[in-house]
Amino acid sequence: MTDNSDFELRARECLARHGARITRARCAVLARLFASARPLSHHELEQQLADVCDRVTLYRVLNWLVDQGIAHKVSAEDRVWRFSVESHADHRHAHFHCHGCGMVFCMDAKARSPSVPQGFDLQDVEMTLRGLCPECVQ
Amino acid sequence: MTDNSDFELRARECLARHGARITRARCAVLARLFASARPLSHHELEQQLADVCDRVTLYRVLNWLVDQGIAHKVSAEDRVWRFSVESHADHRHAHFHCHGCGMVFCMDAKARSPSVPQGFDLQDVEMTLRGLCPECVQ
DNA sequence: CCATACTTGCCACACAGTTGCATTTGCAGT
DNA sequence: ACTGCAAATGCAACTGTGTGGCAAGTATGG
Ligand SMILES: [Mn+2]
Ligand SMILES: [Mn+2]
Ligand SMILES: [Zn+2]
Ligand SMILES: [Zn+2]
Repeated sequence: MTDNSDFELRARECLARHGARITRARCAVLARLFASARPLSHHELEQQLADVCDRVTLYRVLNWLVDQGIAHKVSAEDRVWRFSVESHADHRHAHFHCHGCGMVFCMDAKARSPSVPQGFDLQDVEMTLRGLCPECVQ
Repeated sequence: MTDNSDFELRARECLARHGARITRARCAVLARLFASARPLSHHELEQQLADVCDRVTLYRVLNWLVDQGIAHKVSAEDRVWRFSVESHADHRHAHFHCHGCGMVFCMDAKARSPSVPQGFDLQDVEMTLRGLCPECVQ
């Protein structure tokens, strides 16, 4: 049983482990991220948390979660960040961006580091797949 | 000798081949793209073409070039599009985004299409490398 | 319970890009 | 070369995504 209060609990525990202040906004945002199988945009979270905090606080909480290493963010072509709490260690997988519904999905496929010319210092690889998700293919 | 007027000429020829109207703005923008080894952002182009056209026209010309298949655009984490005229056929190479100077470089490495779960319709793959370019490594 | 540093809400602002509309311009047809 | 007209442009206002400043509120250690 992973109902809503379970995700709230996990959020509280996570915040406590990081020695961080446990606030309404952080709990709610983190619980929503734990509950989601895919990265969520600011806009999606704002819909669901309208009565919890205002949009600026939401931006600040999300950035704080990323700074703490609790969440990570995924860039997409529509200039919107999506946030996810999957373990940072294995976040080198590809992301699929559906241009039908705009959702982003985590894929199993890993992005293998290619070689770069002499002089370049390669630090990170990101692979973005584009197309239609099962829903949008119909 | 590939001086400036040579790029202008190539731009005119390219526009003519596409049966398109040959305008000051299109010639200037396309010539700048031909002259550049790396994808250029709107901002970079605006600096160099301030006296040629205004920024809205620059946006429109760039989008038009992409629609025509003459140019293609590359997304980066800073939410800024860069534009390039390399042949569209082989534009499936990776791009390197330097977080020192913000420039984007075309790499030789190709992004190989990974397999995706049943139901997803994969149409495009983009691989973005991040790190420091030779200039910024020092 | 208190003090205080951290967090939040609200405002205004920044930046990339788009839309509406009147004016100008490239060029096909004469 | 001239003309007519669709296409391109300039300008102003607008949208969407995200940030910064600052006063008010609150979580937590003592
Ligand atoms: Mn992911
Ligand atoms: Mn390229
Ligand atoms: Zn979809
Ligand atoms: Zn650099």
